[in-house]
Amino acid sequence: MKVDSIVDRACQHIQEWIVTGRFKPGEQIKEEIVSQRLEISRPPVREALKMLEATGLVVRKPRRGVFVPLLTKKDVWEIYTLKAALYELVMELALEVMTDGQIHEMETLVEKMEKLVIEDTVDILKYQKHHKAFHRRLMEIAGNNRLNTFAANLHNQATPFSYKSLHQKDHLLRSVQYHREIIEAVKSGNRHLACSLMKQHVMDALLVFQDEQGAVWDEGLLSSMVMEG
Amino acid sequence: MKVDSIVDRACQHIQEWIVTGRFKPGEQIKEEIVSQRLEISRPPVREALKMLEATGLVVRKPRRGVFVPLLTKKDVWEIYTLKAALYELVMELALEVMTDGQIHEMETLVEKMEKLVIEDTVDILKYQKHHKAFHRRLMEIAGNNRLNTFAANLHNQATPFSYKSLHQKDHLLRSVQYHREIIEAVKSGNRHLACSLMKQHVMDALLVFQDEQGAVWDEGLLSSMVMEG
DNA sequence: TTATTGTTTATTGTATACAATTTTTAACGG
DNA sequence: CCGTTAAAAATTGTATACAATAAACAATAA
Repeated sequence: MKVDSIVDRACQHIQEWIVTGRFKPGEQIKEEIVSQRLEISRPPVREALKMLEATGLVVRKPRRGVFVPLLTKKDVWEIYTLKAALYELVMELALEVMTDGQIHEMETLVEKMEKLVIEDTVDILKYQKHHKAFHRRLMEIAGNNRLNTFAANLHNQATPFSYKSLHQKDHLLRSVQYHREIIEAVKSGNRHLACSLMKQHVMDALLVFQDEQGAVWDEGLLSSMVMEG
Repeated sequence: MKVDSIVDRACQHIQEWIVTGRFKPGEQIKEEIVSQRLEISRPPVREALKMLEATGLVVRKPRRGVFVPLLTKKDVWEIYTLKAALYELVMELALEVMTDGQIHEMETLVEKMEKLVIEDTVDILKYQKHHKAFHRRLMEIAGNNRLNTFAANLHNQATPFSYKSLHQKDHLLRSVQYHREIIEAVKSGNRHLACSLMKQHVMDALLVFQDEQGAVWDEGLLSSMVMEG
C-alpha cells in the first residue's frame, strides 16, 4: 500500500490501529472519529474503509457502519488453512531460485532466533523482528507480489487474535525448532520436506490458538473476541 | 460481493465491464463516465473503484485516474501460480469431507462437459457453464469462503487476457480430459493424484496462454494487452 | 519547421451539505 | 414496574461544489 494520498495514509493508520488493538474486535469504527483523529474530512476515511472492507480487515453492516470483525472458529480455520497453503507455496517457489548465499543468509537469521530463545527472558520484539525478516526474505526470493500481499492480508486478519497467545515460551521454542528443521531441509536439498515443514509451522499457530481457547477463553481475554461458529 | 448498496452495484457493473472487455486492458476508467452510465453521482463510483483497486482488478495512477491493468508476463505468471496452488488446496479440502453423493454429482457435470465436446461445433457458453459449476461446487464443498473469494479475484484479473485464447477446441479437449482424470482419481481414492491433476489443470491455462502469445500477439489482439516484463 | 513554454481544459482529490435510516431514549399506557 | 411506541439524536449514504494537478494544445521564438 503506497504512502502517498490521504486515503492511503488513512488506510495504514486504521490498519495499524486494528492490528495493534486500538480498535478491538467487534468494535465499530466510526468515520467521524477517524476523520477527527487524522484531521481530515470524512470522504477519504470512507474510501479507506472501503479498501479495508475489500481486503476483509473490516466488515460493513449496511446502514450500520463498519466494524472490526469478530472471528468465528471457522474464520480462524479459514485464515490459517489458507495461510499455510500460501507459505508452502512461498517455500516451493523460493527453492526453485534460491542461491547458496541466500540460504546462508537465512540460516543466519535462524541462528539469531536460536540465540534469543535460549536466554531466560526472551526479548519477544527482537525475536519477532528476526522471525518476520525470515519470512519476508523468503517472500522476496519467491518473487510473487500478489502472494506476498495476500499473505500479509491474512496475517493482519488473524493478528488481533493471535497477538497474545502466540508469544509464549513453549510456542517460541517450537517455532525456532521448525525454522531450524526447515533450513536443514533446504540445505540438504529435501524440498518436499522443507515445504511440508513450512506448512506445519503455520498450522502450528492454529493449534496453539485452539489449545489456548479453553484457557484464555475463560479468562475473558478472548471471550469477547472470538465467538462460536 | 453483496448486491445491496449503490456502491456494490457499481462494483459489480465495473467488474463485469472489465471482465467482458467493455473496458479494455490499459484503458482509463473515468469516474464521470461510469457515474453517467449508471445514473449515479461520482462518490459511490469512487468508492467502488477503491474497492476494485484493493482487490487488484484496477490500478490507480496518482492524480491520473484508474486504469484496467496491463499485465506483464510476470503478472500472468503470478496469477496462475497462485491460482494453481489455491485450486490444489480446494481439491485437498474438498476431499476431506466429500460424500459419495457429491462425487456422483460432480461426475455428472464432467459427463455433461464430455458430451458437449464431442460435438462438431462446441457450444462454448454451455461448456463454460458446466465447467464453472464443477469448480464452484468443489469450492462449496471445500467450505473456505476466503479461499473462494480470493480465487475468484485472481480469475477476474486474468480473464480479460485468457478470454479468447482459452476457448479453442484443443484446449477444451485437454480441459475435459483433466476433469475426467480428476474425477477418476477422486473415485479411486487417490487424493494426491487428484490434487496434482487439479494444479496441472490450472497451470495448463498458463501454458496455453504463453504458447498463444506468439500467434495472437502479432495479430494485434493482445499486443496492446500484454506488455513485456 | 520544430521545440519550448504558457494557457486552457479535463479529471481527480477533497470538503461541505443534505437525505435516509437506524438506534436510542423518553414518555405513555398497560 | 415493564413493555410498547414515538420522537430525537446520531451515523451512514448520497449528492453537489470547489480546489489542485496534470495533460493537451496552441502560440511564439529559434
